[in-house]
Amino acid sequence: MDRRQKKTRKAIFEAFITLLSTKHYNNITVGEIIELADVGRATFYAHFETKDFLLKDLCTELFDHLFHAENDIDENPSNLFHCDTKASPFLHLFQHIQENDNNLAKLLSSKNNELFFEYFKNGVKTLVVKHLLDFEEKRPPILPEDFWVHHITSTFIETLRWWLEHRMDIPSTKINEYFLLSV
Amino acid sequence: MDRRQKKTRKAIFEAFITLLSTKHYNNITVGEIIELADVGRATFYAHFETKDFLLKDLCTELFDHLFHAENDIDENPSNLFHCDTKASPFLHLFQHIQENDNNLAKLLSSKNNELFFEYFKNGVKTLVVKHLLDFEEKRPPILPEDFWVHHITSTFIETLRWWLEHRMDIPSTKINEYFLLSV
DNA sequence: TTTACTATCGAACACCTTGTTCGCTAATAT
DNA sequence: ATATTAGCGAACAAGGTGTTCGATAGTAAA
Repeated sequence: MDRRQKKTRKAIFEAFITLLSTKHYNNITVGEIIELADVGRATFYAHFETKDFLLKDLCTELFDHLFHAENDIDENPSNLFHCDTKASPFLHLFQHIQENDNNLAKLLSSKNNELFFEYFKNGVKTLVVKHLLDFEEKRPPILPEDFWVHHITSTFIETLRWWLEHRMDIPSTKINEYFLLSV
Repeated sequence: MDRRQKKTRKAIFEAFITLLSTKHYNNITVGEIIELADVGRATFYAHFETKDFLLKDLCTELFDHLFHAENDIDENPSNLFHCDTKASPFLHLFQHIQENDNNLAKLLSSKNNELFFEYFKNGVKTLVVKHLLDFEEKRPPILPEDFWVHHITSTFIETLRWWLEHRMDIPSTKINEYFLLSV
């Protein structure tokens, strides 16, 4: 990829993230983005069809990175995280977010958090399905499997939301414990 | 209130609800609303400052009605619902929604459901706080109270969301059971 | 270094949406 | 019957969107 393209793309993403952390998505204009990113209007539209596509591309970049890291760990059985506890991938997610990789914590705490939680949820659900057996002992027999998956996924998401609302001021190990106790 | 005002207000709400059930909120224009409601542009703005205020007013109307009905029941100890089971107010909510009062089920199932869930959540949370003791026996002692409230509230919301996604094709008594088992 | 390519610039453009204004008409309350 | 008030509809300025185009300058490959 052309060095110019990479620079432009990065500048736009960064400007967008900066704006997202202070303003609501709906009130951000393309004009503001290109001014902060310092790129021409035509250049913006050469990279992204619309503001919505910019958001989508940003989410893809953020979450693909996050969940691919997760999968790499899973596929390597010698990894510490994998062997320590059954539910470790969730702890791992909490840790990643706390480290604020790619401004994830910032974005998930912003006024626009719903935008990102929506995308985030899909990745979490996949993870839940993969580790479903770890929760089997807790499952009331009446509950249908897809209800159960939905419940675990949203319990994780909502635990994370609570944690972020409280500025992550308890350790990731503890919030992971809360999560496991809640399910 | 002037009969003309009531008519206009109703026409706008109805047009808005119709549009909301097929299009995304962001893509609905004031032009479309007034065309469908068959009122003048100036009239629209005489009633609502902006489209956002229209949404807010609609939510207030919908949920105030719903949760006031809930409170009336609670304050009347001779009421069936109140006496049958401890967690009955939640069953009552499921029932109200299933009956599609005020198009609630329609709106909560639409592409715009996040908009309404946001408002809805506040009412549910109040209800949870009021009936917190009913869940006390299930609460792991480690969990802080506000975490616990948040957990019960979101479990209800997510149970409802699952139910709506499945077109409410199981009885309200059963979904209420699922909810109580999940917490 | 030279050459061919292509990303960016920036200004101009048509189009759409928003929210306001104003004079006129018609419904309403008392 | 009369004063009041809501609605109409056309026109308007302001501001955002997405496109176009010729000129400029950075880049990759020979």
